[in-house]
Amino acid sequence: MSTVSKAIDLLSWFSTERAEIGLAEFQRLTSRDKATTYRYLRSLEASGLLEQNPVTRTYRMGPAVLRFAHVREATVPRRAGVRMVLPQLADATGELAHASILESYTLVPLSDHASTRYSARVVLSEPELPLHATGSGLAALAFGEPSLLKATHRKLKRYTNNTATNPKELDAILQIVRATGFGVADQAYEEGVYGIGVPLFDSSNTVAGAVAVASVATRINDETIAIIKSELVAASRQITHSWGGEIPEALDQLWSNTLNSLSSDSLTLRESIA
Amino acid sequence: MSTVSKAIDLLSWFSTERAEIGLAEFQRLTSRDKATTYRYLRSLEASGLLEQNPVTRTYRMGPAVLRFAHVREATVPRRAGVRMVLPQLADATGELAHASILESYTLVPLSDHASTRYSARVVLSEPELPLHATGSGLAALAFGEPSLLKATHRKLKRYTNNTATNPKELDAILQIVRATGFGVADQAYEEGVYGIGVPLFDSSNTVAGAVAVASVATRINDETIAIIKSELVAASRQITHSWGGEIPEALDQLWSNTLNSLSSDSLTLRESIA
DNA sequence: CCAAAGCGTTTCATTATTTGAACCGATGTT
DNA sequence: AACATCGGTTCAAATAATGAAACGCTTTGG
Repeated sequence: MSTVSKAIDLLSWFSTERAEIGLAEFQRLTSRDKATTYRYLRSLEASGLLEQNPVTRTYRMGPAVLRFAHVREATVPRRAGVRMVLPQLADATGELAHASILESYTLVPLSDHASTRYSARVVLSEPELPLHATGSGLAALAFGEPSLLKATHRKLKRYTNNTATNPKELDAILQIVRATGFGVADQAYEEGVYGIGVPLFDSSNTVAGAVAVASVATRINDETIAIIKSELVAASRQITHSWGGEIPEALDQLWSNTLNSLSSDSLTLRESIA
Repeated sequence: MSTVSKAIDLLSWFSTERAEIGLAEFQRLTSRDKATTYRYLRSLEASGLLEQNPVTRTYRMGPAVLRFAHVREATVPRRAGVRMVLPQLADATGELAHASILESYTLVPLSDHASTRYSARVVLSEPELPLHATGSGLAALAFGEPSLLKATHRKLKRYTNNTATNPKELDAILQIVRATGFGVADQAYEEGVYGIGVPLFDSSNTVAGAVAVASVATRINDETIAIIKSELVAASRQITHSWGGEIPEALDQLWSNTLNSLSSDSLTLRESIA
């Protein structure tokens, strides 16, 4: 590992909870030599990535990160982080992968990618996704701000027989989404379309969008669901990372558990076939 | 100079104009060895400060900077102090209010707020504000560190016919700014935009940023200028206070005098109308 | 169509920088 | 008054950074 990397890794110890860190605390956190750590800190300070509180002598994030973040925001649109991921998601699942961004109570499609595996495909032409009737929407509702749910309660339009149109029904569904980590819309928006979605987070660490796979309902079975879920988790982790966010600890754990049990399930499935 | 600093300095070559930089271009920019530069870039990429475009092989700002900026804002909440003030400033003037922070020789936009009074509005899309051609910049130059002015002298880019492009010209303008307490850019950056700015101070009691009103030039007259100036002074006092700084005695006095004469002016104006 | 130039990347002997145990002085703490 | 902890410094030994050269690949130009 290069000196540069080791030094920069010090930055990762800062968080909103641990905003200022002194030399001694760094030494304890990193269990690395004090003099070395000290020189790293001074280098980072010289570059503006850190700054030192002149009275407490502790270090905190420096002003340079704002400049860099500004350049990033101005030059790398959210779409770019999504485009890197959707083709893989679509190809691995054989279905339509799409990502959307949460803009004040509505989910606006950002980009999508259709697999060429089957000739029967789902196409996405909607200008905005209903929160209560799509996999993406349910994921956003379940893990987003409570105000989002509140605003949605007032406009539960019916699209199909499977659409949840009253608040109680919706809340029951969201309980399941929160327990599983996946928003599932089984033909709740459009007949014949089965959607599974997961939330996306940005640097504010709140839900900033969703990524989902929309499948032709007749192709859905336990095995395809397992593949879709595992690919969705990977996609969400990647996109969230590129947006400067982090998957909340609890959700990440939930997903890990689900994926483990899924892989063991598909193992028994394969065994039972054999 | 430490290896760490040399590596991190590569980040400063990125800007909104130069969003992606390849190895060869870096080599030319830094006139440093190719292999060394290459290893720096890889280290920065490994830390997430950079990311590589997989097709063009060029590098751009990485997602980590967003996370770091979020921590910085949580640690040193500059945005919060500004957001409290900008709506009032925009609404009272009917124009675009914006604030920026000074980060090593550049003014980085922090937040802005547009009034809804008129349909013709100034929009702020600039990634960074030139110091010699904007109200904010002139305010920062006039009341900031001399080294800031020195650095600016070397890059006086022309934007319009009104841009001051030689040091003497700029110094003359700054004399006026220092005498009045207001940085005025009459279509010096963009045709049709009239900007007035004042400096902001933080706990170090040096210029830490600027707050400004950008108006549609045709709407500008003595009365609107009087309103803008008085609102700007109030805004700067509030933001500076929330940043833990103080307006320098001399400047505060200057503003008080100006506001008094302005209100008497507008009094005589109203009297002359009556 | 081949040659040349440009690109990112790897190699390896030389060299310079990093490393860390020990130390220092200041500031609390028992 | 002894002790612990803090940020910061020193210096010989060790290790990681360095850069010329070469490599394979793509693009460009004649």
